[in-house]
Amino acid sequence: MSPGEALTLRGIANEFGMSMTPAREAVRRLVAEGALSLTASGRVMTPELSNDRIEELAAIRALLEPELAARALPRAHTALIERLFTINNTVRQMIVKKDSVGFVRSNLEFHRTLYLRAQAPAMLALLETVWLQAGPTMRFLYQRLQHDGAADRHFKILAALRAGDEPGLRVAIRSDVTQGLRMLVN
Amino acid sequence: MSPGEALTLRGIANEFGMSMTPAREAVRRLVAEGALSLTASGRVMTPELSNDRIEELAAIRALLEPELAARALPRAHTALIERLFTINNTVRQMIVKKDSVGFVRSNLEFHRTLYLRAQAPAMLALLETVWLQAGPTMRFLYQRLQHDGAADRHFKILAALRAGDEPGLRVAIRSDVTQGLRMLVN
DNA sequence: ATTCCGGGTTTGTGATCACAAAACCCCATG
DNA sequence: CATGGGGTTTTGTGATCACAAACCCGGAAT
Repeated sequence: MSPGEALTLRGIANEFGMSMTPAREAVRRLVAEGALSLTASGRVMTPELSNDRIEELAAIRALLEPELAARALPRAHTALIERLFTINNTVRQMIVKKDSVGFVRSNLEFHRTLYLRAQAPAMLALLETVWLQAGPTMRFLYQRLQHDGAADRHFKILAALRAGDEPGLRVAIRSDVTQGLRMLVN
Repeated sequence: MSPGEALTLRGIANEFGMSMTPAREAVRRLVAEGALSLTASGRVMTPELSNDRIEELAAIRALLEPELAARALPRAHTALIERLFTINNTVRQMIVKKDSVGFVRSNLEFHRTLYLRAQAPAMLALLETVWLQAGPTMRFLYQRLQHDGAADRHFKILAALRAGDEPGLRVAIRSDVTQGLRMLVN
């Protein structure tokens, strides 16, 4: 969905063939997670993020993701690294095809697959709400951008994983996150 | 409320003189924030946190709070420091009176007052969900504990704020957070 | 042309109800 | 005394409705 798009409870209910009640609950949950915003009059829309807010979300990612990666590092066996390599190939295909929604999706899958190994469910849940908040704006802004660096940054991450190099992994993750989002700010 | 305490929608609705509908929405929101947990059958209760989960929440606090404090530092004028000093006096009173719920409340107010100056609403919102998740367990476990160190650690925070010493502030915040929660783990 | 106003329409909110599943309780049985 | 079973009660879910507030759009006045 595009940023700023308005939603109505009855519209959602009809779209999914349900009554208003479950639609309301789902919407309220998404509002609580920050994925949707609520106007003073109770209207629901996807939030339009200011540059400050985007930078803040990027800062949160830059705090949480290196920590999650570092916690995943001792548990990252070759099978996991192999799977990350495969996912990164998908990322590269999306870059070539200029499929921005596919890029966002596979890029997040790359990160999530790594962080799942960290055995830190609360931290990962928090991070997912951050992704959710940035989602629509990222999808919208990525349409006009190049992502050439992403695959290379992921290779650096994989190299640090193979080497068991925690400081290098932290740096690689942090630069992947900040580079990816820094392009978005005007 | 105590950890593991069960709640019913009709009970909440009656308690607040409302219908089930608003109670349901409030509960679902709290579930989304992690403050309440949902059993497979839809039952609602306050979560009982494992030691691992408590340590994870402490780690998140140790990541977010120094960052928020560092961002608040350049904006922390004498009026704010004065107010923090006053709040810390309340914290000390609560320690003397062994009022654990008052301690938790005023301690969080101390931190929140500082972090509000960071102008980082998303980060603060995330942190508040972490506090909310830990809340019932903290209140329960603090009953049997001493908090002698808390006031001193807060003085160190105030000193770093007055000196404009960012590295010192980060260390002081981090040690306050980790010391406070480390006591909880068996 | 712009702005302000007014009425019709849409929308969120809270209440109530029916229903199925889960939980509970009490008693019989080993 | 422990344990399992069956019936009763409690509980969450989804649907529907009434109502008030917000919104939208056309028209009139400046």
